[in-house]
Amino acid sequence: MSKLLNAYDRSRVSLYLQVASVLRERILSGQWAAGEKISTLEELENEFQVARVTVRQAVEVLREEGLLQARQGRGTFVSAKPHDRHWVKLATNWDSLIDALKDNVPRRLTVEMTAPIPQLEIADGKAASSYVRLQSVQYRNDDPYSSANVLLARQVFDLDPARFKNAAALVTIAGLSEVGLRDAHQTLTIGSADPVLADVLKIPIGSPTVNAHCVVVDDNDVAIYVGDIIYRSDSIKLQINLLDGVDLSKRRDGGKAAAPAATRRPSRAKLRQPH
Amino acid sequence: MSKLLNAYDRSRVSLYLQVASVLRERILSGQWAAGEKISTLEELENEFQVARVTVRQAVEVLREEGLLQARQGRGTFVSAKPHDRHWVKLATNWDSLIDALKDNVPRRLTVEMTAPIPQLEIADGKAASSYVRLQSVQYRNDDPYSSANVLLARQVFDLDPARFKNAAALVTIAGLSEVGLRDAHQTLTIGSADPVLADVLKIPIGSPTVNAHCVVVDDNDVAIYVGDIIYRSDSIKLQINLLDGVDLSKRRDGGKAAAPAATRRPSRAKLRQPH
DNA sequence: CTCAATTTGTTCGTATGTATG
DNA sequence: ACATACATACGAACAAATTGA
Repeated sequence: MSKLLNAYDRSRVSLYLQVASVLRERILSGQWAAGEKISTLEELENEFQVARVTVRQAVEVLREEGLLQARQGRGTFVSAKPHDRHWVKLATNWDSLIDALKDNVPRRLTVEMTAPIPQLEIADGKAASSYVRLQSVQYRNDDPYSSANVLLARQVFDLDPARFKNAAALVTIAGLSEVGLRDAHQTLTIGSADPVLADVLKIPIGSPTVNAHCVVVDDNDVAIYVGDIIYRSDSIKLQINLLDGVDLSKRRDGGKAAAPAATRRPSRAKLRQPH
Repeated sequence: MSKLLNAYDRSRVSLYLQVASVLRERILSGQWAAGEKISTLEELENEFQVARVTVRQAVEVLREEGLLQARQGRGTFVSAKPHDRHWVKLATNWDSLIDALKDNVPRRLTVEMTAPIPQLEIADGKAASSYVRLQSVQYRNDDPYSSANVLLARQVFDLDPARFKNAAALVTIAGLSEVGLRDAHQTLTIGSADPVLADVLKIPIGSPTVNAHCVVVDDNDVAIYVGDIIYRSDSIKLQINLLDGVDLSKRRDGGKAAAPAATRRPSRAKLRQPH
């Protein structure tokens, strides 16, 4: 199995941890159902091309995590699904995002008026003259699932400081009639937890995170909200309806034919009514 | 720093690898700019509360990766940005998805006519009577970035077998006038690479992956396409326009007021014209 | 130019963890 | 369970290169 050896070589992580993470994935993905008897140590030994003791170490790790139960003479079994992972569904459009945040009460909210650093932007809106920094941690059932680090334009913060200090900033923005929106977009990438974040989210250092970089631009082309929200990767799920906003009856044109804009999707710019 | 020790305890990975992953993140995220001198070994030693040799091991890892350059007597420096990571942008709607896939030529495409397993569904469409399994790997500049494992309804496959064997299945479906679509959605989660996948995508076993579960339902409510596409997490970027399909002029109603369906977004069901 | 301060590089001894057969 | 080999981690000391006073 030179393939296997090559793959092992790519990682410096201990063999038994690599084996453990493969077994863990098989359990969490449902490939091995709850209550099911998994392969024998000998089979795993052959599959992964490692010593018997190494497989046992891997099984021991998962036993401590409560995912496996080994019984002498009988075999190793998948424990009854420990806790259906409570997925946080990441919103993919403004309305559902605001709806989802509405009931969310951020904890440990800190506000820095003093040293707001104007963030460098990448061709999405001009920077405001000064920003306020908001930091918070989001919980669900006492379990932290994300950490937010938001730069909010000072001029917007001053519209309702009390509310910005106690509720999700985006919800507050959505409720401000003085603010018109031109653009709001989010970029998701995968990152890795540093010690501070690992401590806040109760995850291992270096474990994967989902990093959302969210920018909201007002109708003056100013980036009024620049947020970096970091989620635990094991509690986040993203659902995307691919056909949202697509006119199916036009489908056979291959998406090339220019249908009237109004029937395809509302044009984004300058839609806001004057007040 | 009991905080730090707690965080270390959560992971069984070698200390020097944990430190290395933190330093790596600081470089890749731009927190430490290219050419910049990073903290001295002594400072890192204090920050991470580890022995000098351990910090050196971490630096050595990043030196081998080409991210750092250490020079005796002077310090340790961030190498000139090695290679702007070529991000693959994940599409978030049907048209852009088809557009993105159009030019994509999957390699190592294998087709299994024989043993197509009807997949269990989760309340999204009925299963077809039989499926064909398509497996492929996607490349960009000779670097693999995703692996696709698709179940395609046999009845759909038979409409144009030759094309399904050589092009992305979704593009082929989009081009088939016989097929009407009722729904297409995608669910993204974070997973971990098993040995087979690690070998295909050239990543370490256990390293994070982005798993896309994509289901396409036709106008008979049959799931004609059930795809699992697994991406390398370090080459994937997801951009979401939050205001797509949102009528900004109605924003102040809090998204509750029912605007006429046509102005908000096309209703999804039964949009297909008869043929 | 020398000296001292700074910073990376190397080595030793010891203890524990990992992996094999 | 054992014997063996190698990796990891610590603390401490020392060596070598660089810099600026």
